[in-house]
Amino acid sequence: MDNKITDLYKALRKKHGRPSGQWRLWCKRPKSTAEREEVIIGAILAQNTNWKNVELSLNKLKKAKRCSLDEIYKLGKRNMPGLAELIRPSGFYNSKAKYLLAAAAFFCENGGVERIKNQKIKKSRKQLLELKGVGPETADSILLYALDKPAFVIDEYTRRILNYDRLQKIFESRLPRNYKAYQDFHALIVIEGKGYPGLTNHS
DNA sequence: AACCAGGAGAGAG
DNA sequence: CTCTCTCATGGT
Repeated sequence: MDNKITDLYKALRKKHGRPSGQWRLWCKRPKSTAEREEVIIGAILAQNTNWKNVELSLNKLKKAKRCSLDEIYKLGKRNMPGLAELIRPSGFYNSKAKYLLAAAAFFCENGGVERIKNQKIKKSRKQLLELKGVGPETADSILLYALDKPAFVIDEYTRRILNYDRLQKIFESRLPRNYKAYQDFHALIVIEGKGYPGLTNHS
């Protein structure tokens, strides 16, 4: 294994210990079928949305006894606005209601979560990516956390933390090791990126 | 009270 | 293929 990645893992583990809070369910082993389904639902609701709002939606689904793929499938087919209303707190509720229904339909019409869990990861990943509303990150989140398959999730955080190291190396290897040069250069990059008030055309 | 959280689809070029 | 826009909420 790459030592850089291993070092990062060790450093993060030392700093944070074991994952807690919202991760309690996602990292739980083994999981019940109901728990796997909740993870799938959460993965879709979490798209471009903070976790607190996802929990609000999850709680509404539970209170309405709809926090399962089977219930979502049944409700979504006959009453989409009703499903959308339940997941309102996590935003983009009309889109996500469709996405949720598509995912629920896939699992329900193909023998359920446990059945899908038993097939090869490659096949499942392909099928998940064909679903409307499931892109690479959501597909891999479902594979990893709902189906316990070894699909590493590359999200914005992962990208940010790895790119930082890589880019820092590039800059420091090509510039004189001099804080003044770093200061000037970095300041210019920020100015370039943000632009000046009046020059940009947003709003 | 504007900003932040931080995926994917659709349509344009 | 890459870019930009759209979808929408709740907490700060």
